[in-house]
Amino acid sequence: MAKNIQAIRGMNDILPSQSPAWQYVEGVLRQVAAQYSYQEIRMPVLESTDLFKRSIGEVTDIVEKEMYTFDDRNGDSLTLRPEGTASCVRAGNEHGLLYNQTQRLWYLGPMFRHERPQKGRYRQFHQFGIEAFGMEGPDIDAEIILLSARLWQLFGIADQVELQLNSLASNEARARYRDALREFLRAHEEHLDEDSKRRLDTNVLRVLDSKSPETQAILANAPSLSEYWDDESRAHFDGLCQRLDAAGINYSLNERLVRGLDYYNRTVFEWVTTELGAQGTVCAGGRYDGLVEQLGGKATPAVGFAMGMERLVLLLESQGKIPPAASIDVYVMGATETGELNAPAVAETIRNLQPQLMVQLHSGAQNMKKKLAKADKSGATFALVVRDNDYELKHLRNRDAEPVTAAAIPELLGEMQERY
RNA sequence: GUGGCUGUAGCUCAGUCGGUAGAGCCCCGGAUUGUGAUUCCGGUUGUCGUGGGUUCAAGUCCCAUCAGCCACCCCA
Repeated sequence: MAKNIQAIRGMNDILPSQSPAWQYVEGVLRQVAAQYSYQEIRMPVLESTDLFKRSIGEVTDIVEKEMYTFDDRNGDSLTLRPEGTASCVRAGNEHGLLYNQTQRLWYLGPMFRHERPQKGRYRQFHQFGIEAFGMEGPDIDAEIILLSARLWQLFGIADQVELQLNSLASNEARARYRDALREFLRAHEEHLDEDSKRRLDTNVLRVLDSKSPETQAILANAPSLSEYWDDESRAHFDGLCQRLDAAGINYSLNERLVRGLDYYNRTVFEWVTTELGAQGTVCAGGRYDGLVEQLGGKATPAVGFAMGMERLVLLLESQGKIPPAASIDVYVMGATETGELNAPAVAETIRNLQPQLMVQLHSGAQNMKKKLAKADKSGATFALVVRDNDYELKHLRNRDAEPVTAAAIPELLGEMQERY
């Protein structure tokens, strides 16, 4: 026997038993995106490595150690996308979608990061993303947050997620704060955890969400980002809060929320849950007003978020919010030699007349007992038994129901899709 | 990348002190000769994750490795 080949670590098969859940989730996402007049964009899974280095940031963990990067046959360095925003901006610039116009876009697809897998974190994972371009006011920030809030509502998990908000302000204000924070932390450097010491030089803001109790104790007296907000960013943030208040959206200000990608400015937000262990962020995003220009386009304000599909599905499963999969309506079998010959044609006739019904044709030569047992186990609501010159429709979920003979079947098939 | 725990049949799991691999479910056949419950009878499950080592003998002990889970880290 050949040696077993397994799936690559951290990359999962979505099996037939799970695909209905994914289809349900994807259907709701598509429907809501359309409801808000967002259009789908599909980007390649492979991009030039430089795209991610220039957008996400050279010294971020994603770029430094988590990307699947390799040389193409001609020597170009290519990377499996670790996120969607950079690709989306690249595509928008490349096709003139962002020039002097507004754009509301969404995408859905696999992303790749080489991390140690655990619950809610995989090396190939799927993100649903929303990106809005060319709009600088807080109204569009509010719009995409309201869109995400509607999703929780529709999925029935609004009580399991909490919105956290912050503003990273302008690049200049953030730079001033970064200096102040670094100066403050230098004075306590010896008491910081190792990771935070390293970040003093590379990415001071990330020290803010360190989980080390000692570091958090030090941070209690640190200068806060909001003290360094510039007036315009403050007004933007206030404008967003007012709109969320008016729409009845609850949120909490989290000044420690800084996000891991370099391109964010002003509004940042996360929807978090306590139901998924260590990977509690199910949706996160913010403003990235400088990225379009940074990637070669005309300066264009932008805001967006990404949602982790695996985490969303896990959350829905943990809350029992996945609707049951559709079941077979009619299981068709022949009961005589002629009946077996005619059964496929009969099944086709049902599919022609009632396209909504799920019809499964029995396969294999077995006695009636076996066929009906198969029909029963298939989960079908009805079994249609085809004989030489007539049919019989048996209700498999209600043994007391009288079998329906040939004459009444057409009408009954018509009623079926409404009743069952 | 670091640490802890775990890998036995398709699934859920047992396997004592190292002594020829087990149960339930599922599946297949029969009792019932062409009508799905239940019951009863019979049957197939396997590189014990993989590769080495110790031993007369390894599912069991040791080492390595792969994978999964949980946490760190990171992030959606």
